[in-house]
Amino acid sequence: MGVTTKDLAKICGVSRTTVTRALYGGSIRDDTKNRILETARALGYQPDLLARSLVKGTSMTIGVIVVDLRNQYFPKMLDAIENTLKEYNYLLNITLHENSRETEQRLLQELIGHRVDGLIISPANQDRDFWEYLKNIPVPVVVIGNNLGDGISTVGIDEEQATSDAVSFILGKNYQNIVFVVPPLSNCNDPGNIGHRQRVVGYSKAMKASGLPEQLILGSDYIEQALNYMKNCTQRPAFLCSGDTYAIEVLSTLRQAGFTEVKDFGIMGFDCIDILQKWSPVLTTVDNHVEQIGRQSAELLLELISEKSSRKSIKIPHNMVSGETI
Amino acid sequence: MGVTTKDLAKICGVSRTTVTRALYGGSIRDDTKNRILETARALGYQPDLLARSLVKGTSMTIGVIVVDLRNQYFPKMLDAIENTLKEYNYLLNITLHENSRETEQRLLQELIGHRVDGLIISPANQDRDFWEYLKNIPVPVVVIGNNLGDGISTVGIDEEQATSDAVSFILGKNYQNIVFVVPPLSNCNDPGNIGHRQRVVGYSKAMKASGLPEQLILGSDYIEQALNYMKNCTQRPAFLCSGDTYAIEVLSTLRQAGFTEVKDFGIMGFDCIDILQKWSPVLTTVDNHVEQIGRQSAELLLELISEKSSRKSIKIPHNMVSGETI
DNA sequence: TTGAAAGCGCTAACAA
DNA sequence: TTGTTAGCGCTTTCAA
Repeated sequence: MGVTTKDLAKICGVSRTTVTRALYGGSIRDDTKNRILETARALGYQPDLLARSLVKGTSMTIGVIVVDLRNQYFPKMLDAIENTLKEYNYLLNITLHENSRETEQRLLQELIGHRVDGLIISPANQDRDFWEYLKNIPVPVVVIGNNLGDGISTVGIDEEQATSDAVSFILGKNYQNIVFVVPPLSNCNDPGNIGHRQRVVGYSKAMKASGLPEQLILGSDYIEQALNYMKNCTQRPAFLCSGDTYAIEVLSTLRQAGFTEVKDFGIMGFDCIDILQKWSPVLTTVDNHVEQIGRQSAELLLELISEKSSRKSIKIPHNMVSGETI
Repeated sequence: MGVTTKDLAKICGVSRTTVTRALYGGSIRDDTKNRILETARALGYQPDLLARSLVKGTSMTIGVIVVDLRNQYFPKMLDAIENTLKEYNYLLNITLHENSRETEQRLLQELIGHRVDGLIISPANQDRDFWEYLKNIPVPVVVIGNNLGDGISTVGIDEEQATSDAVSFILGKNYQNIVFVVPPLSNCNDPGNIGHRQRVVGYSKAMKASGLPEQLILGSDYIEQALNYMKNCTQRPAFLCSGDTYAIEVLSTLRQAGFTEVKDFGIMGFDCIDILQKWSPVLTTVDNHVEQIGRQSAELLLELISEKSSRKSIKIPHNMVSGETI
C-alpha cells in the first residue's frame, strides 16, 4: 500500500530502527534524522497503526454498543464520548445492537476481536449470564446505567430515584392520577431496556408510598391506549412518559382529540431533548444529563484502561425541568 | 492477552496451519478438526482481527467524519450507514471534526493510519487543495454532497435545486417576501458547510428568477436578526431556514413576540426532523431523505472498495413536506 | 549513534 | 492430510 519504514530505511541507506528513531525519538545524529524526516514527508509516509497496535497490544480504539441513533439520547451521549476520547487520540467504533441480543453478542465479539482497548455499552441483554459474560471480558467495560450488580462499572442516573422524583413532582402539581407510559424501545415487543425497567420500579414505589393506584401503559400501541384512557377517565390524569419522544406523540394525539394540556391532562417526559425545550408548549421533563453521562463514562473507561482506578459506579445527578405541560 | 492459534497448535499437538484449517476450512481430518475446535471453544479463542487485517490488507472498518451529532441529521444518516455496513460485517469508526479543518485533517490521517477500507466524509474543508488531497487518498472516499468536482464520489440531494424548489413552494403559498436564514454550523463563525453554501446559491437564483429582492440572515445571532426583521418589515415575510432546528428557534421566538405563523409570517425548514412532524404546528420543511443518503453512500462505498464500480455521484431526490407553518 | 534480530498473531505459498 | 517457511509493518531488546 503506502510507504513503510522499510522503504524509508532502504532509500536513506539506514536501518529500520534508525528510521523509527528519527520519527519518534531516540539518540540519533541530527543530519541523519533530518534526511529521514525529509524523505518521509516527501513520500507521504503514514505509520501503519494496525501494525503498531499488534506489537504494542493497544489499538487506541474504544468500542461502543448502543441500541440505535434514532432518538436524540445516544447521539448526544456519543458526541460527548467522542469529544472526550479525541483528546486522548482514541478512535471510536460505534455499533448498534438494535435491541437484538444476538447482534449485541456478535458485535461484542467483533469489537474484542478488533482489540479495542475498552468498551462502553448500553446493553440489550440483561440476564445474569450476560453480566457474568461481561465481567470476564478481556477488556475494561463501562455500562450505561446503574445498580447492575457488583463487578460492573456503570455510569448513569439513578433511574428508580429519578422516576420517584418525577412522581413527587407531579403530585406537587396537584395531580392524583398518574399514568406511567413505557413503550417498548425500538420496534420489538420487548419490555425495553434495564433503565426503563428501573423506572417502572421507581414509579411503582412512589405510587405505593402515596397510596395511589398504579396505572401502566405498555406496548407499542401506547398512543391509542393513552387516548382511550383519557377519554374514559374521570379524574384529570398526568401521563409520565419514559421518553420525550413518546410524550410528544401522546401530547400531540390528545390535543388533536380536543384535549388541552394542564387543563385536561398533564404530561411529562424523560431525556430533556434540546429541541423540545425551545418549542411551545415547553415539555416538562426529567433531565438526565446525557452529555455528562457520555463524558464521565469515557473518562472512567480511560481510568480503567490505564488502571488508575478499578471498577466503580458513578451516579449522575438528574433534575426536573419545569415546562408548560404539567 | 488471549489464546492464539499458536497456543491451540501447541495444545493440540499440531501446526498453526492446521489450526487455521480447522477454524476456517481447508482439507483436514474430521477428528483433528473437532479436537481443535473443541479446545478452541473451551479456551475461548478469539481471532485477532488486527493481525488478520495486517496480513490481509483489509481492516473491515469504514471511517466516517462528520461535524457532530447534535442535530438529528447525522445520527439518522449514521444509523442507516451502520445498519447497511453491518450486513457486510464492516465496523464503523465515527469521528467528529466539529467544523475544524485541522481536526478533520488529523482525523483523516488517523483513520488512514488505522487502515480503514473506505471513508465517508461530510467535510469541513472545502478548498481546492482539500479536494486534490482527497482524490489522492489511498482508500476509496464517498463525500456527502453534490457537484463537488470531478473525481470525487458523492451522495446527496441537489442542495441548490432543493432550495430553489423551496422558494417556488413558498411563492406558491402567496409570499412575496422570502428571507433565507443560514446560521453558521456549530459554534464557529464560519459561513457553514458546502451544502449550506449551495443552498444560498439556489436561493439566490430562484429569487433573481422571480425578480424578488434577496434577504439573507447570516451569523449566530440569527434569532435576533429574524425578530428585528419581523418587527420592521412591511410585508408578510416567509423565513426559509437552512435547518429545522433553526426554524424552530425562530418560530418560537416570533411566537413569543406575539406573532402568529401563517397569519403574520411563514416559516420553513430543512431536514425533516421526525419529532417535529409530530408536534404542532407541523413544520413545513424539505425532506432530504437522509437515511437514504446514508444507505446509498454506504453501498456506493462498498462498491468502490470491491471495485464493482468506479467513481460516481448519486443524486438523492428531495421533496417538500407541507406542514402548517407556511 | 547505529544495526541486527526477534516477535506481535495471523495467513499463504509451497513441501512433504 | 499436515507442516514449514516467510512475511504483513511495526517495536523492542541487545549488541556493536
